[in-house]
Amino acid sequence: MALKIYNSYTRQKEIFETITPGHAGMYVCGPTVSGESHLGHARPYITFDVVYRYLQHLGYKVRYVRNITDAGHFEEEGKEAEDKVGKKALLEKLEPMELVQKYTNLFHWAFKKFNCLEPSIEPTATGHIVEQINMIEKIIEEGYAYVVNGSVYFDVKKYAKNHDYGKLSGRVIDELLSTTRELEGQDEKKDTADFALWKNAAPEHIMRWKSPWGEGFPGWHIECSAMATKYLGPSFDIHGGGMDLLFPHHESEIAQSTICNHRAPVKYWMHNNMITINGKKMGKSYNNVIKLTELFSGSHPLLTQPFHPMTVRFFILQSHYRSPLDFSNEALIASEKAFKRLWEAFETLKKLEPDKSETAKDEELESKVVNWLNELDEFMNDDFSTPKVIANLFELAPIINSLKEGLILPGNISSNTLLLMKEKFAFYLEDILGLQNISEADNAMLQGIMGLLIDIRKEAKAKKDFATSDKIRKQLTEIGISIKDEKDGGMSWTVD
RNA sequence: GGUCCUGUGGCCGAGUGGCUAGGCAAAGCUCUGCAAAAGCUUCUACACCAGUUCGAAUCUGGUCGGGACCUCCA
Repeated sequence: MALKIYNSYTRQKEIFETITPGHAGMYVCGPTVSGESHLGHARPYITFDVVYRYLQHLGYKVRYVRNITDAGHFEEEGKEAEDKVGKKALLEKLEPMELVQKYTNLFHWAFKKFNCLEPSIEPTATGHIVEQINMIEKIIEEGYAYVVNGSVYFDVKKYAKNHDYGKLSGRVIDELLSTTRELEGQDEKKDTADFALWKNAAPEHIMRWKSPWGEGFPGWHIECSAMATKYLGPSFDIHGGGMDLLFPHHESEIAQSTICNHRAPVKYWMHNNMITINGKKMGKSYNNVIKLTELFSGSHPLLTQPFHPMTVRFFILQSHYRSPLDFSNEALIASEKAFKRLWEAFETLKKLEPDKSETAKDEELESKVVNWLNELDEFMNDDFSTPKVIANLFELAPIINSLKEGLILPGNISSNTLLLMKEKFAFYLEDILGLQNISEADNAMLQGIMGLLIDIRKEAKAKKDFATSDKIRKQLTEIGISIKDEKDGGMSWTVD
């Protein structure tokens, strides 16, 4: 059973076969570190973290490249050319690189909390100015770019004559070329559809580099082409990013790289859908951003409580990456409860002892369980259907709890199946979905204290001193620890 | 305006033409000193209108609504 990936370029699911057997190259558009990461950023990096994990599981040696855009893009239409990073730095009276460092650190901090694996290479745009300039020179040599007043533009019209510009994003080239909009700063371009490879820097522009065309800074699209080519080669397997990047960013990347390397750069294009908030895309320009720090601390008007990064990760994986996902405080609370329940079932499962029965006494149950377990692989192979994986794990939760409670007898499921269940549950939950326990109970001192309190409470209960046992339970509940009486007279506790 | 996507039960969210997705919430029951948890059960929806089909949430056309991109964006 082979992995199938939905390829945005062909708009269909395709069997995944890497260019180099045994190896997979994946490039994902990283953050622009001119501001704090927000909930919207969580989706692509969690999505592609799961892709990365799963490809490794399939046995590929994966090189995962995710850039940091620290050079700042320019805003070219309707505004003066100005570097976003440079502008904000002036406002905050910080060095541009200081600002970039600050937000890079914050980004790393947040995604460590999300339990995202670190990419193999995390190149910065400013660290690859030379590569970008080289690439631009190559494109000029090939005759697909022109220089105007110290800026360099890609000639889309010429490219479109013998290439399929617009295929990825579904644009019609004639319409792009015949755009009637008259915007400032367009006069340098031969055509409105052309895009900048290099921009001449205005005097107030802080971030600037010397180039064959004068002092300036790179265009937005060229960094990804340059770095992907450098670390993954002229053709690589997967390029990922948000759907909002389809046009013009990825379309332009294809054009640049194709001219430069004489071949299509990417075999499988993957795009995650957006997170919406009240039906609107979350983004700086919409003024509806929930920063990750606000999400984790609960300090945002839309939130009634803090949310653990794992709750957010779980929430995101409960929907398919290509579907839009609407955020709400209520939806996150639902995910938090669901996740806690699932994780408790997992903890319970780990403690279950396999029965000696080699054959199951309840064949119907046995086959249902085996089927649910086997489907997990199918679901992942079907374009990473994490919601279905999670749904099947939830199917297993009542089975696990019933085994623990004795509502299902141990022998009803064969020992092999129970072992398989333990193995798959841990594998999918932890290794593939990348989820972690969110309980804060893993503290030796707390465990010691709780052990003592539980002993006292057990003694009280044995003496039918319910006043004492209830007092212990009640007061612990008030400070956020809940005690549950088990069927066999034991007690368990959890930190809320 | 152009291109594309989308509309599922109280809420979130899967759905490959025929078989209960799943979660949260709610209700009832079981268990329990009480509670919590857990288990069982119930709530069976696919914007609207036509069409194709033995059969459509799933395909086609139309209507209405929502969204994305076309400008920085995950």
